[in-house]
Amino acid sequence: MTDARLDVSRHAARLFWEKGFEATSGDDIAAAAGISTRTVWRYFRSKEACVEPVLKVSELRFAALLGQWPKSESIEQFLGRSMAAFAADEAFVRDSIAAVRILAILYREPALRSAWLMACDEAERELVAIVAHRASRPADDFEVRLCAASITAAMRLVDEEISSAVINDGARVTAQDATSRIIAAIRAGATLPICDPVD
Amino acid sequence: MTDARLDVSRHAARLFWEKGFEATSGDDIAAAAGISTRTVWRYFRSKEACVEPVLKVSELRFAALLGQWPKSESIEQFLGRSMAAFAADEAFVRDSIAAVRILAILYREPALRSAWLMACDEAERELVAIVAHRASRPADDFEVRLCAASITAAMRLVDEEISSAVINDGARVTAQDATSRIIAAIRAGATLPICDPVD
DNA sequence: GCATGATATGTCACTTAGTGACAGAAAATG
DNA sequence: CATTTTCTGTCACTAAGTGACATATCATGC
Repeated sequence: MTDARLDVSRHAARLFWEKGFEATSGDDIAAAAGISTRTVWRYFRSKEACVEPVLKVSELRFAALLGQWPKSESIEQFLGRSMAAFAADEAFVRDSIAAVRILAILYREPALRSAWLMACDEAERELVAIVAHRASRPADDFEVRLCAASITAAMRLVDEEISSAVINDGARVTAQDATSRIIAAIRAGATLPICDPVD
Repeated sequence: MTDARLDVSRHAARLFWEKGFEATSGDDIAAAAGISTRTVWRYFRSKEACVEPVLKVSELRFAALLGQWPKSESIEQFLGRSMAAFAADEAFVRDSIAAVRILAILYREPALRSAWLMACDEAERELVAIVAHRASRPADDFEVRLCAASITAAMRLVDEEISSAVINDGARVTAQDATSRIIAAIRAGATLPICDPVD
């Protein structure tokens, strides 16, 4: 059972990247995805929202990975052993490239920036549960929500920075490099002591 | 010299609050503001963006206040003595109420949420310079940008929480209460040691 | 297998968000 | 005051997004 919305979102992301946001119409997206225009607007509340699933899916997959983070391990231990297999996943890499391309053009497409911020906002909600579990605190605790928000903000900065460097400046970033920067960001952003073994 | 865009934004915010986002048209906003519809779309790239100035102005005024924060004072000292006068400003209070009302209906108006996130994103950029100055670091330093992002995220949470409590749950929040929660949020969110006297 | 209700999609007419082009008003500059 | 630039209104237009209804798809019970 494939996610039809995500599939359409992939086509939209590709078109936005190839032709630009303004130059891509709802009809274009529908034609590329092989569905009617009406269905595009049933799936998404606006044109910019068409890219949200692609932007979200990487964040959510990463959140799902963090959901398996054992309390007995530090962030370095856990990501150090699990990140390689995670980044080797075919679908993950393809969606990541699509997302990176969108992030790289945010500076000239304010509508896409709002879609990105919405995706981060949803990712933040996912992280709250993980932080709550790891900090052994309730999910509605302010400190927990703040920690999730700070970590999300840190990852947002890293994502934007790496994307722009790779796409706009032609930089080369290895998987190890990206992983270590993500780890550093999580550590720097965490306002609760969840990065080292807990309990 | 009054800001025409901000004036229109105030009318839009009032209409969104009174009638809801969907039920308010661009024509309605133009009529309320006493300008042509064409000018509305010259001012704002989308209907949801109409509220951005109102959402931003409180954040930016607060950022301007923080810009006067002497390095010799802690956050408690500085805001303790300057917040009362700040909150007594007529225009500030009026815009704050408008902003609070928008924040209180974010949960059912996704379009307005994206406008709010965009406003926070711009406020974050303002904060970067202040944090850089206080931390005696360059503004493009990752730690500086992260600290600004975390503080912004913390203030976003507090703003949303207080707004929803006041409007949706009928809670009563005094200026002192709000100030102390903002201070606590800044302290909790700051990932660099900028809250105590520096230098 | 088939009837049946629920959900998903397409078609088409329609409303409203948003733009382009040009003309006149307002405001800055000399 | 003359001029240039910037701002705004009018109007025709494109494209985003919705409502209503018909058809298709799919699950469930028999």
